[in-house]
Amino acid sequence: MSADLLALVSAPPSSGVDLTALVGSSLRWVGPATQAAQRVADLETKLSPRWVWWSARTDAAATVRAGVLLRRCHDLAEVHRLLYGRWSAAPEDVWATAHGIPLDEVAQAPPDDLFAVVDESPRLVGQDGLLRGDALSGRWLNTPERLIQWAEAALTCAAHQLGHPRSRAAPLTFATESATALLCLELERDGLPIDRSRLEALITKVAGERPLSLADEADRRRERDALVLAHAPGREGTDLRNPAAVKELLAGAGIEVPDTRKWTLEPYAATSALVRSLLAWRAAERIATTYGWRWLDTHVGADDRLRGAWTACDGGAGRMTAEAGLHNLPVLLRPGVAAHAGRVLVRADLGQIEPRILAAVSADRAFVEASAADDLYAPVAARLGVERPVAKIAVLAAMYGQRSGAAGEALAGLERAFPQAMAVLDAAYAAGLRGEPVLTHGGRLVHTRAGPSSPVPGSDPGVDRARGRFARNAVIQGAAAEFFKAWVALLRQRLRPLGAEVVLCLHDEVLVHAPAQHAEEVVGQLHASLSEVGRWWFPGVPVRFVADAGVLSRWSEAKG
DNA sequence: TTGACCACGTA
DNA sequence: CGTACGTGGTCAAC
Repeated sequence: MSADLLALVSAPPSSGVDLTALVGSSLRWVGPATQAAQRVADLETKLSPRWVWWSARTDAAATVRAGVLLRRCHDLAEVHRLLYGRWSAAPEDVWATAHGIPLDEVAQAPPDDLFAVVDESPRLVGQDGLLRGDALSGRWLNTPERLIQWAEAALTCAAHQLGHPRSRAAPLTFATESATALLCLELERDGLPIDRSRLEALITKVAGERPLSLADEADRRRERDALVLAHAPGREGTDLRNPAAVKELLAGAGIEVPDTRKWTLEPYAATSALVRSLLAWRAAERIATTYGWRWLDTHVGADDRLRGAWTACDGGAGRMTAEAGLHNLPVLLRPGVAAHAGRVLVRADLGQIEPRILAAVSADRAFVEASAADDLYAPVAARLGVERPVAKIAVLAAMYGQRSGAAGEALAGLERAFPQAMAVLDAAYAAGLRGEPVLTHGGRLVHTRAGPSSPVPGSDPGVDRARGRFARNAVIQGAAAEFFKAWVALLRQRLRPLGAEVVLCLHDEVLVHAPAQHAEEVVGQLHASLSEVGRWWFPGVPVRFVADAGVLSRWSEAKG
């Protein structure tokens, strides 16, 4: 396997040089980025290597920009995050852990300013065995020889990571997390296709016409406010954006509430015109401020694509994150997300993914059997002798720790019927109580204690229980995230020959922008990839995974 | 200017 | 006393 490793590393912008190095067992090449992209494309075709880089963002961006699709990669930063449960994954950190040096001994990288002292020694590794901190932040990395050293260091780290015990326990995770980081760059490059005029119409409907000036914008704002304040005679000066002032306003109208949240106020909407107008104001204000004209101008390009920064994993259980509202676009605006001419959106989401993941990671025989059904809760309900809604609440309560509602007696039934599945959740909860980290199925280390300065386990029962809930959730949500990423990573490869791209990942949902004539093939590939990944990810555990897929012209057409 | 809190959108 | 994320508002402390 290691014979296939090929390093691809680039000099950082601060180095002032345009150099990229390609280094493998029988290759040492350094050149400018444009030439590198061509070489990389050739090597990908001829050798299909596993590309090694410090991180996709620092080393593979030019390749992605050139439109070259790389299939297999090893992203040192993502694997570092996975193995050690830390967000920070700079080369110095990666190097230290790969050489068994505690992370506390890694000095903070010096600030990248003009006054930084540049050590001109030719060595990359210091006397202390640490990678020199200024290699990336300073200008040191500015000659072909040094870039070769940089690439060799990456290969050394990759070998160490691949030799980690958890690499053998979950061989697919490294590849998946790495491919996801690359996919993140592709998502940023391609963007989410939108129908500009439709999006503009939707924003206009809620927030009003595009303001022509700052004064105009302020007028619009006052007009929106006036609609609410008209219901509050004598209190027209209330600042609706200040929750304390709103609370006072409501009290003046005889409505005493602990806070002014939507769900707190909703019961009063039926009887109070003030509350009704306030809630409507909030909805409009949300669009006007967060998803209004400024948002459109900032994040939607001239090519009618919505773009934001993506990350392959968050700081917790490992879900993908996205900025620019890509992960929390209000349903109201979804008609504005639409395929471009000659194309369609193919949408798919994983059905009941979290209980199915619980079945898979626990290998609980009865629970795995239940996953054979299109609706997993039906056989669970039958086995427990309860109605389906009760069974559903009980399963969700077991996974998330919710105690409200009538899940109590059904929970006891779950313990009897699916002891192995419940044991997985209980073990995670117990680890969290003790402040210990947990491992996801894919081998991600998830810390339950923020750091040495956070409360000692046992000192605060509330904190302990919160850590327990977090841990119980992390083993499910984390494994689901890994599985989703594995699905999309495979899809990403299969879609390329069809001229289709993944344009949105939303935890358990994926949107593909595809040529219309290939729509059905994409749908077939969504299902085929899913069952393949299920077999790879959980060998010998015949859990059934299901996806609901559809061909749409607008995102809003989804059954949801 | 920064960090805390509120509030709310998504899964 | 489900969990998690990103965003934009206000306020109090600098």
